[in-house]
Amino acid sequence: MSNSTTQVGESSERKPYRSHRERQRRRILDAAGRLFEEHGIEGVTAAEIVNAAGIRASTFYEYFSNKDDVVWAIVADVFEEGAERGKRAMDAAGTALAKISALLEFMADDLTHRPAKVRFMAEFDAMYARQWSPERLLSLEAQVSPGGFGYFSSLIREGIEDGSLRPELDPDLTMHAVINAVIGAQRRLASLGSRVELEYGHRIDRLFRETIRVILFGLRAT
Amino acid sequence: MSNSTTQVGESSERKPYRSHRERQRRRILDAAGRLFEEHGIEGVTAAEIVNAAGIRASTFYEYFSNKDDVVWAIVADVFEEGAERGKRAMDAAGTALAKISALLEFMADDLTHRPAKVRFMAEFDAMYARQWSPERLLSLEAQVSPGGFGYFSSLIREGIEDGSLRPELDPDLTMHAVINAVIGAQRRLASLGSRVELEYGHRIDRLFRETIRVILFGLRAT
Amino acid sequence: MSNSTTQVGESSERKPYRSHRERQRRRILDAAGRLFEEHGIEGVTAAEIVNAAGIRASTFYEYFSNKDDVVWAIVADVFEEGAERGKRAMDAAGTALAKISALLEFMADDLTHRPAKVRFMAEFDAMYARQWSPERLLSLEAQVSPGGFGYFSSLIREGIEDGSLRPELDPDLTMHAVINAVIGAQRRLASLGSRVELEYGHRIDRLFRETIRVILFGLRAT
Amino acid sequence: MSNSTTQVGESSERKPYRSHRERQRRRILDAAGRLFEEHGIEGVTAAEIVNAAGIRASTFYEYFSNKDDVVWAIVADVFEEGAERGKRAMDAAGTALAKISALLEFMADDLTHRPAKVRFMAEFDAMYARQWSPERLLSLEAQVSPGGFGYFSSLIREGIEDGSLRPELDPDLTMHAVINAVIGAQRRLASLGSRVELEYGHRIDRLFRETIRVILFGLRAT
DNA sequence: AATGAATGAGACTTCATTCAT
DNA sequence: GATGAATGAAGTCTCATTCAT
Repeated sequence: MSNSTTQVGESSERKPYRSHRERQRRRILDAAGRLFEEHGIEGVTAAEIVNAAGIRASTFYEYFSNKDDVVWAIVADVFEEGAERGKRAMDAAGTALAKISALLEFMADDLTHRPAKVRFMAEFDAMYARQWSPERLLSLEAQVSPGGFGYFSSLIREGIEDGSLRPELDPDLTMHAVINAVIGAQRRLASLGSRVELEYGHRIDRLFRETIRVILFGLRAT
Repeated sequence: MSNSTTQVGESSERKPYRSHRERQRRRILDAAGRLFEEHGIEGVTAAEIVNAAGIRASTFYEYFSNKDDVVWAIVADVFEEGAERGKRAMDAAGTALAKISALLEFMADDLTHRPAKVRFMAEFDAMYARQWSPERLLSLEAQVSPGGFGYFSSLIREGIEDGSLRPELDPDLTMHAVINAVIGAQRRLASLGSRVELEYGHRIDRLFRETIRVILFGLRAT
Repeated sequence: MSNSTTQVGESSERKPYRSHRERQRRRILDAAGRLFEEHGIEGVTAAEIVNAAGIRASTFYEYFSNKDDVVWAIVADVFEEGAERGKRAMDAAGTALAKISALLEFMADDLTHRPAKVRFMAEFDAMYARQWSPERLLSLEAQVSPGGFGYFSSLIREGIEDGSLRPELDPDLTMHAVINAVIGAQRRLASLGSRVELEYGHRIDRLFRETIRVILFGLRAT
Repeated sequence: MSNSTTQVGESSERKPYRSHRERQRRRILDAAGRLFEEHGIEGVTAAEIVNAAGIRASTFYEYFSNKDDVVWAIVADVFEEGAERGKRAMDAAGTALAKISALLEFMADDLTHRPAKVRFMAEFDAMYARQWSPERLLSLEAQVSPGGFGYFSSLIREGIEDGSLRPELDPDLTMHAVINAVIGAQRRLASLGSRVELEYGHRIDRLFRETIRVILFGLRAT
């Protein structure tokens, strides 16, 4: 898996490509990413990726052993980048509530600005649920919650202490529950939203922000 | 086509299978349902459904025109049944908050007792998001929210009036947001949960109930 | 085969249907005829005929043993009717040349007024060429040339004698050659014509009439 | 797609097969051609072509996307070759009448020496009449009439001027009408002829030559 | 490092037809 | 005389993947 993560630095100018190999790899990933967002993961064949990348099928297999492999590599990128940005958003905030709020806000931004990516993640979630080795999943999930699960527990504790969070919350449970719900809501909207947004206008963003509002109400100390 | 529409009578109690045709249809649906739950929708081929149903491939196509057709028929069943039970749960409750609480509780029950069905719905959601005609989706979704979307708006209004819900809530938005989030959370847990529940024990239920608790905190008037 | 020919009288009012059986038979033939003209013979399945006729597949097989059977029955009708009208056209004419001219004119009329039928015959011709028993074909062809092939020979002889036809013609060959060419030309135009007539306007009729003109020039004594 | 376009070089002499790919392609085409001539186009399945070519089904689809694709490729070959030989035959002749005569003679030769090919074209004509895009047909037809349709018009004009053709002819119509009739006659004989030639001996050729004779009588100035 | 070529393994459907009631 | 139901038998096509060069 570590081989699937290629550097996606903060500067748009990535370090000069280390090797031809790496450049080719990125080419394939980019082509695949675009196709996945447009046609869905299941809607894209290896042959199409190969075409879009401008290489030959046999060459593809020099870089990846699977379409799945490609999917995982892209997911890893998304996680990595998300973790980084999420962490930064939280670090800037003061109270625990503010941190949580910042995290959720960040997810709303993602839904607004990169819905295709979120949709991709939604498909990944459901589709791969059966094929994943839990380890592979967990190790990736761990990246999005900096400091691991423990961090979330202490965040709630911190919030209860600093008076920003409701004392009834369960430090070991709440944050996981919230994260799961928010991701679930976000991805569901991304998946289905594009289908109904014509009829509901800009509702998708608004629905998600309303979701956040309710949850923050639920967390905030009275 | 007419194949794909399941009997949705006005009385919830279907008369015992009227005809041979109906019985066969149910046989296929049951076989397919079992397979979908076990191997995932994508993991099942038409040929496997055919085998499991103990018929010949050509017979299958006398009843359904597609694997998709079968999937939709099952989804319709799930929706129908869910709508019915959800409605009954809500009717028994008093205040708007109690109604909402009953609805969410009902979803928790579903997750607990029929996780495979929920997982199925999760896969359906994400996988079919791109292939659906929004109409087909909407017409089904409409069944789950008795009285249509309007009901949700008035539910919030009712709750604000009877003092059980927070006055800051937005009648036109909140309930949709909550439903979406809860469904998203539920299905996400069902999808991923089966993979990690060995490691976390009974957590899935607990996580979901914690989600509900937070959301109800967020809705309840202080 | 004689069972395939149902009466198509000159009066639109056919004798009162002799039996239910005959009425059903005609229903199937009519439905099939319409479909063949619209979609081509190969483009129509037995199931479609069955639907269009408003009966059940199994009923169909009570009347015909085949789609082919239906095709032959329709062809027989077309032949019969064509023979009758052709004969009448020729009888009205005086010289042998006038008779031939009348026959060709009659074919031009057919192309103009019933192109779909001609197209049908064209498809039949080519498609069935390999499956026919020559006998079946010959016995049908015999109907269109009243008096059989011998009639054509004597027609040419008659024309040479009455001075209306070129003396160089070969009585045993010419008329068959002409008939074949004219039918070939007519059916080819009917088949391909609909495809190009948008670009060439009303050319199909004109092309066919020009064909006739040249052939009559070729037959007429100088 | 690019598969379906046969090499149509400017030189009639194709260089010996350049690549393996080209050789394989030709192998499939040859196998298919043989089968089509023997069993008719409709009577041959893709699987049979595959077998006859000694390859695997999946390999077949690397070269052609369809059975239809194969048919078109063969038709293109036939057209190409026919156009070439027809042109050469006409070039050798002097007067316009001689040119036309040479062209028709060439078609008689084709019927005599390659009846199976003509039969194939007959089936193609009728069978595909409904499925063709007119463009595809026209672009092929254009090849057989060197210089395009315009050439035919000027041929008639030339003949009227050089005194070899009847002045009553219509330059814009006659030649098209004649070509259509002759092709129609030729293909009809090829289709039906094989069925009756046992009974009529060498009649097919003779019938066709008689057709030509009559038509040339009709064109020739008196 | 790249690729041309081949292919195994299936999946999905269609359709004509039979037969018991 | 009508038909509901079932099905045998093909046929078409896709796709991921391998392997020799």
